[in-house]
Order: sequence, then C-alpha cells, then structure tokens
Amino acid sequence: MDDRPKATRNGRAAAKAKQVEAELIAVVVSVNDGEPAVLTIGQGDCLPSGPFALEHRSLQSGLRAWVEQQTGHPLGYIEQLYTFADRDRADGRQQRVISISYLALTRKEHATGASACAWRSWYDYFPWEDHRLGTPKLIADVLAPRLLAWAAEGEQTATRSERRRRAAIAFAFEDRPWNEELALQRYELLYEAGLVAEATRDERSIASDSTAGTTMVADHRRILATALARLRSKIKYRPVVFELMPPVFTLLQLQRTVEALAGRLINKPNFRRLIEQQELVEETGETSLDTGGRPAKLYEFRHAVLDETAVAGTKLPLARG
Amino acid sequence: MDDRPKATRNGRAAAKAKQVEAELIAVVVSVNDGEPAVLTIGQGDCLPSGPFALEHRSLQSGLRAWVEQQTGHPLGYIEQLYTFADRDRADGRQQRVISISYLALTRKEHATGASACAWRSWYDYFPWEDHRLGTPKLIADVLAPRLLAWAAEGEQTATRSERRRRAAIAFAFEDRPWNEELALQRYELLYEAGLVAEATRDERSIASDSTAGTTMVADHRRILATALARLRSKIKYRPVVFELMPPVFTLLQLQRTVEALAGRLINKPNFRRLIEQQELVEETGETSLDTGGRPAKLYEFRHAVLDETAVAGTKLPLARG
DNA sequence: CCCCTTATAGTCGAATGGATTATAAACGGG
DNA sequence: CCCGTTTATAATCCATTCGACTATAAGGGG
Repeated sequence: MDDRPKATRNGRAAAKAKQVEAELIAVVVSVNDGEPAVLTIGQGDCLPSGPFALEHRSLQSGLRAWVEQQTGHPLGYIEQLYTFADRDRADGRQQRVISISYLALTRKEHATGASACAWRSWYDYFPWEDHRLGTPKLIADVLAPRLLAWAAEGEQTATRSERRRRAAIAFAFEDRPWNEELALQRYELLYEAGLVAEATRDERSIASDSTAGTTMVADHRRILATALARLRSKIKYRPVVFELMPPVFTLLQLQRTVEALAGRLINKPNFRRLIEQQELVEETGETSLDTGGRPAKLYEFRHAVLDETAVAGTKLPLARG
Repeated sequence: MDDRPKATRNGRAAAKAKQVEAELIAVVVSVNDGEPAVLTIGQGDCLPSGPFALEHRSLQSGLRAWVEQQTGHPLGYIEQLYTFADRDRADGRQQRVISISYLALTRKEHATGASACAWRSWYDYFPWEDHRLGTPKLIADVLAPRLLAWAAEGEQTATRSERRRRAAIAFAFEDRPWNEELALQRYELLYEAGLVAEATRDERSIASDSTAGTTMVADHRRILATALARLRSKIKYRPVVFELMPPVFTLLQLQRTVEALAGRLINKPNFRRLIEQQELVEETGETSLDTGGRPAKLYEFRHAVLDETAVAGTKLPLARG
C-alpha cells in the first residue's frame, strides 16, 4: 500500500538531487539557586548538536543520544522548537542542512559523567533580559541610544518611525510595559541594528566593542533566544516549571525558579494563591528549616494534573506589567 | 570562517550515510460563508506537498512554490507547524523522509487557474469537532460508547481508568466543559481506539464501518488535526483571523468566521465589545445592506495592530465553556 | 527579650468577561 | 401604512479574576 502523496511520488526520479542533511540541536535548560542555565559545549559558545542518522528511531531519540553523548546528561521533558533551513553550507558542494531545534528541561544534578560541557547562565548571552533587580542599566546606557541611532539611519521617514516603534515596543521605551516574552524580537532587533556580534561577524568592519552579550557559534544564540521566548510563554499556561524542580520544594523556591525564567519578580501572596487554587502541588507534611526564617512547608508536584491541565491550562501571575 | 558546531564537523566522514529527503506539507485554510475549508489535491484525501529541493531559497518559498504549482493558489500568511520523521519509507532502500508541515491562511477567491484541487470542509474530516449547532449526535451515539468499550478492553485497572479519564477530558463526558483546542488529542485518542480508518488501514482486520470522518492519505489527517488545534489556539491571542477575511467586512461576518474556526458559537455583544475595545478594526464609513435586517457598518482591519499586538496579544471570548 | 528573617493568611478594589435586556434600522407582507 | 421579522448596536448587571497591600505566625541570633 502506497500512502505517499502524489507530488512526492512524481518527484521521485530526481530524488537523489534533493537529499539534505538533517541536524538536531538542543537547548537544555536548568535552574539552580534562582539562576537559569543552558548546557553548552566548546567554549560555552555552542549548543549540543549532531546529525540525524539512520540508527536513530526518531528525532527525539536522536536528540537524546547526541546530548547524552556530548554532555552526559539524560533528558526528561523535550519539546520541538523550530526547523531552520535558511543556512546554506559554505563549502564548495551544493549541500543543504536542515536544523531541527528542541527545548529540553532538566536538573543540574542529573549529570552523570564529566564531559566537555558547561552550564552557563542565560543572562550571559542576554544581559538585557534579566529585570529581577530592575531594568538593567545596559538598556538605558547602551542599547537605547544605539537603537535610536540605528532608527535615525533609516533612509525613509517611514523606515525611521517604524524602527523607533519596534524598538520602543520591544524594549519598553516611553513608559511602555516590559514584556518578557519578546525575547526573540529583542534579539532580532539587536541583530538588525548590528548590536550583537553575530550580525557583524562576517563583515569585519564594525568594531566588536559595540556589541552586547556573550556570542555563540553560527545561529545558536538565535536558537537560544527562541527557546527563551517559548519557555517564558509556556510557563504561563502549562505546568512545565516542575520539570526544573527537585522532587520536594518550598513555594518560595518554586517562585524563585519562575522568576529566574521570566526575568522579573512576582508578587508573593498572589503567586501562592494561584499555585494553591490550581492544586498543582501537594503538601508532603515535612518542613524545611534552612529558610533563614520561619520554616516553610515542603510540597511536591501533583503529577495527576498533567492529565487535567490539558483542559484548563495553568496560570502564573505574569500577565501584566 | 567555519561556524559549524563540532559534533557536526566530527560526523562529516559518514555524512553520506546521513542524507535524508525533506518533504514540505501545507495545510491551506480558508473560510467561506461560515464554513472552514482546507485545500486538498487528489480525491480530497491529500494535502499539497513536495520535496524541498535545491532551487528553493528557503523552506517557506519551497512550500509556496509547491502549493502554487499544485493548486494555483498564492499563499499569504504562513506558519510552521511541526516536523515529523517517525515515518520510514516502506520501500526497500533504507531511506528516511523528514516532513516539515506548515499552516497557511488565505481566501478562496485568491484562486487563479483551475487545478486538480478542491476545497473541503474541515468537518468532513472531523465531524465531531463542529459544536456550533450543539454537540454532534455522533459523539453520544457512536464515539462515546466505542471509546468506553475501548477503555474497558484495557488489560490493567490503571489502563482502563486512564483511558476513561482521557476520553472524558477530550470529549467532555460527565458534564466536563468542551474544549475546542483539544482537536489533536481527540484525533489521537480515536486513532488509538481504532475509530479512524488510518489506524486500521494496514491491518485489514477491523471493519471500516466502525470509523468516523473522511480519511486521508498517510498521516495527512493527523497533520490537519495539528493545524486545527494550532489555529483554534492562536486566534485567541493573535489577530490571524483577518488573514481569512475580505478587505471589508461586517462584525457579524467576522464573528461567523471565528465561530467556524472554533467550532462553537460566541456571544454577540461580548464579541463586538472585545473587538472594539482592542481597536483591531476601523470603520470604513460604508454600510452593508444585504444583511436581511438593519444595515451593518463595514469595517477593515487596522494593519497597524500587527506591530502593537506583539505586546498585548489579542483576545477572543472563547475562554470558558 | 528584641529584632531580624521568612512563611502564611486575609482584605480591598479595579478590571475582566459572561449573560441579559433594550433600542435602532432596515425589509416585506397584509 | 402598520406590523412583525431580522439584524445591528448600545447599555447594564454581576460573578470572577487578579494585582496591591496589610496582618499575623514562627523560626534563629544577638
């Protein structure tokens, strides 16, 4: 029985010419003591990746195999991010690469063997994204003036006002509210404006001191920004945070983890109310004494909600500015 | 300058063995007179698709080329859905296919030439998804008893209660609220239970009269269900509906389009209030007389919101049951 | 014992959003 | 020409949500 669509069947004669190489790329995230981290290889400038090969049963299992081989970390939760193919190989052959990127959530302590990998803070790569201690001075001191200068460079009036508008929305100029979910738009804006080193790497003209954040190989920082935006959006309606938590935790620890991901602080009573009324967690009966103050109740995730929340979704108090 | 990650570079020697074929698949959606339709080729059982080839500048442009060639429809809005690779080719060679699926929104009248393609209603393929005239009788008469029977077939007690639970959530048994976004889960549940013909096509054992909805080739109906779920979710926070509307429309036409997509009715005053207070549309000053009653104001989409709504998102009154 | 810390409980009020009712403006039939 | 029908448009009511704030509880250290 042949289930292939007609178009594919007709194109069969030239199939050899249409072969591509498929690459799997992983953004592996953990949060430790309120610091969100990503698993890197190389000099901290490269995400775990490898070609999708015949021995892999599926895309996911291929990804797990590569990450475990390169970093020693077994992966739990995995979610597909995006598939890219715009990059042509630079070498002589006309050869294309399709990159299929994934977001994975895990915990640091899952590490088994020592490998040439390292956990790096998200905010090394995106220092403008951490608003937990207020708006980073980097924005007002460096990014805002440079973005406005870039906007002023536009050839037409429409281009200039469009650029100003985009910058103002993404970076919350003029008393606009900061929206943590716009991480990808912000990176793309900085890229367009030549304020991240990746944008000017090929043309060696612009001095690299005008750029912000630690750079990564190829488009890996862009993929990381995609993961950041996706995760910041997803924690608001799906209980994925718990993939990053130890089996037992206090509500404040949970809150600090969410805050680390969102890059902003959350009102404490409201956070507790929301978590409790959704019945996401269950008291263990134990308490934690190393809080520095009154002992905190310990909770564990109610795994039953993974079935239930398909209906209602989860909520976190991150809606407004 | 070589930007490739190390893993890929190391795996280069065996690169030839890792070649795959990449296929692009499109779910092209339009809504006409309150009926949501999908663009099909073949006997209405196949989505437009074709291999990703060297002449395509990008995945998106390859997709546009294939759809235009096979159906004569130019595409506007395009959004990546998902990348599949679980399907191995059935022929002798060990050859893998990666399918990259896209959702496209357009309007029927965009058709240029006549081609071997046809618009088919979504609900031909998913008759259980249209709740605009109340819950389809199909659910209570056919699906519910068969799903419960399938649940009862489970070997262990845990399996049986798990199946009952999943079916109850997905299909709103026991006074649960109907959630239109669970379209994919519902299709997968019916697939598992052997109630869609695709599931039993290979094993010719089960009679096909026990299945529901028009079938499609390969996993195309599954991809269509993915698109349905994605679109039903997305219209709630992004102004994508307007891609499906003519340049000028009445608020009721807009509402009927949303209802067609969501498969459920919306409260009229609330819908109008939400659209107006978000300033998504602008009055043209004209009115439409062919309403059958009082003339309705004609509106057009405020394209400026495409920049603004990155911040706030759009809302539609589809939140609760 | 005071004071620091953190945990936990409760309140107030603005805004959201679902449901309902009321009024306006076209048409067609008797 | 009135009147019922249909659809558009406006306004109101009310439960719930959710951000901001205050108050009380329970540990440790000087």
